[in-house]
Amino acid sequence: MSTSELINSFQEIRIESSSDKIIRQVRTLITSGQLNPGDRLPSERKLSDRLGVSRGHVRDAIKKLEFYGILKTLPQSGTVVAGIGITALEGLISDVLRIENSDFTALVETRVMLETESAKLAATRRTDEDILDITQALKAYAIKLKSGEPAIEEDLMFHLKIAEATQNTVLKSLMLIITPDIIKNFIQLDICNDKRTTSVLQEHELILQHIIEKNPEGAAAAMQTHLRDVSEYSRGLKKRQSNGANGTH
Amino acid sequence: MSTSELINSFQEIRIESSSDKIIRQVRTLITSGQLNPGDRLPSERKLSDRLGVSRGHVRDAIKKLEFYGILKTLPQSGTVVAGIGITALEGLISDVLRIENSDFTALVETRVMLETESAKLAATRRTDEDILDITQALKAYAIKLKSGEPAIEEDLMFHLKIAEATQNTVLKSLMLIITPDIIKNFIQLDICNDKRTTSVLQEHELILQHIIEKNPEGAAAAMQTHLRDVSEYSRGLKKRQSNGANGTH
DNA sequence: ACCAATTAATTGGTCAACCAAAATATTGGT
DNA sequence: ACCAATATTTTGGTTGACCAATTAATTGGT
Repeated sequence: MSTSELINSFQEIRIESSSDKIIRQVRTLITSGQLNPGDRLPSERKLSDRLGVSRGHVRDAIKKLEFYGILKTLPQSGTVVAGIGITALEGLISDVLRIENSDFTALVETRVMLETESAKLAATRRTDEDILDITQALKAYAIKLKSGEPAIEEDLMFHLKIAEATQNTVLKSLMLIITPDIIKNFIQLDICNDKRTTSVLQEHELILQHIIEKNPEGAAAAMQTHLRDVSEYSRGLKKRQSNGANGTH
Repeated sequence: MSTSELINSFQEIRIESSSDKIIRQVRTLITSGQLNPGDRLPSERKLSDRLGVSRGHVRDAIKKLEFYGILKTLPQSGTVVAGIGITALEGLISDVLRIENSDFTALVETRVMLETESAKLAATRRTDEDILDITQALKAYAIKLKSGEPAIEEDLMFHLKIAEATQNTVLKSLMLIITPDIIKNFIQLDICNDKRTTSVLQEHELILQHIIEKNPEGAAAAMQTHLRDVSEYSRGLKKRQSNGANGTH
C-alpha cells in the first residue's frame, strides 16, 4: 500500500517533465513581455541553451504549441508567435497543460450537448447510406452484446456514425476528440459490465428510428434520455464504489 | 494569375508529406488486420525501414497519433494501439488527416452550438471573478475597436472568457481547439474590417448583461442573435468577393 | 554616402550513432 | 524436464553533427 503511494507521489512530481516544462517557460517568456506576438522567438538552439535542455525537447514543445495554433514555424527562417494577442495566449497556453485530466462531470455534460445536436442534425440531413452505416453499427453492437462481452467500442461507434450523418466535419471531429476520454471514463467506472443491455439497445433503436423518420426533435429527445440513463447508471456505480465494498483497485 | 494557380496545385500535391503519409500507411496497416488493437506495432526502426522514411519521421507520426489517443507508447518497450476497436480507429485516423481544412459552414454551425450552450451555462454558474474577466475583455475589445484597428483577438477573447465562466473545462477546451480555425475564417473573409463595430459591441454588452443577471435563456438568445448577425455579414462579404469587384486578394 | 552583389552566419530540418531500460534468449543447476 | 540467473538482443529515448535555405553582414563599385 504505502509503496504504491510512494510511487504515485514520485510520478506526481515527475509529471511535469520535458516538453511541458518548456511550454510553461515559453509562456512566462511571452506573458512577461519578453516575447511579443508576431515577432520571432529565439532560435531553437538559444532556447535549448537558455532553458538548459536539449534542442530536441525544445523542438517537441514547439511542435505541440504549433499544433494548438499558438506558434507558427517557418522553415529555415524561425518560429513566430501566431497573430493572436498576448491576453488570449495566456489563457490558451495555460490550458494546453491541463487539457488531459478533464473531470468527468464536464466531459459528460459536453458529450450530452454534442450528441443531442448530432442527433438533431443527423435526423435532418442523413443520407440513405448513413442509415445503412448506423444500422450496421447497431447490429455489430447487438451481436457483441449478446455474446456477453463488453461492447464499448461498438457502442461508441454507433454514436460516431450518427455524428458522421450530420455532414458536419467539425462536429464529428470534436466528437472524435472527446471519444478517448469517454472510453477512459467508461473503463474507470466499469460501465463495460453494464447489466441493462437490453434497455440500452432499445434506446439505440429508438434513436435510429427517429433519424430514419427524419424527426429531429424526437431524435434529440431520445438521445437525451439515453445519455441521461447511462450517466445515472454510472453515478450509481460510482457511489457504490466509493462506499467501498472491497478494496481491490 | 496562372502562375499562382500553378503554385497552388504544387502545394496540393505536396500537402501530404512526411508524417501525414506515414499516418495514412499506419492506418492501412491497422485496418488491413495486420495490426490488431492492443498489441504492439512494429518497432520504429522496422517501420521506418518498411515505409522508406527516416526514423525521426516515424517518431513524429507516432507522437501525433499518440496526441489523439490512438497510440500509446511505453518507454523502452514498444508502442501499442489504444484499446479502442478497429472500426472506430478507421474513422478516427482518417479524420486526423483532414481535421485542418474544415469547411466554414460546418465550423460556423458548430461554433454557434458551442457558444449558445456556453452562454447558457455561464449565465448560471459564473462567479464574480468571471464577470470581472469578461468585462475586462469587453473593455479591451472596445478600446481596440475605437482606435480603428482590427480586433479579432479581443473579440474572441471575450467569447473565450465566457467559455471559461461555464466552469466546464472540456467545453472550454473544445472552444480553444476551434478558435484558430475561426481566426483563419475571419482573416480569409476579411471580417477584420467589419464596419458594424458599434452594433457588435452592443451585442456583446447585451450578452454580458444577461450573464450578470444569471439569465440563461436570455444569454443564449443574445448569443445566437449575435452569431447570426456575424455570419450573415460574412456571407454578404463572401458573395461580394465571388462577384469579384477587383482581384486584390 | 548610397546601393547592389557577394560572402558569412544563423535558422529549422534531417539523419545516424549512441544510451539505458525492457524483453528475449541462453545457460547452468537441480 | 524445469526453473532461476545471466547474457544478448531489441526497444524507445537522446544527443550531436550535418544540410539546405534563409537572413544578416560585408564588400566593392559608383
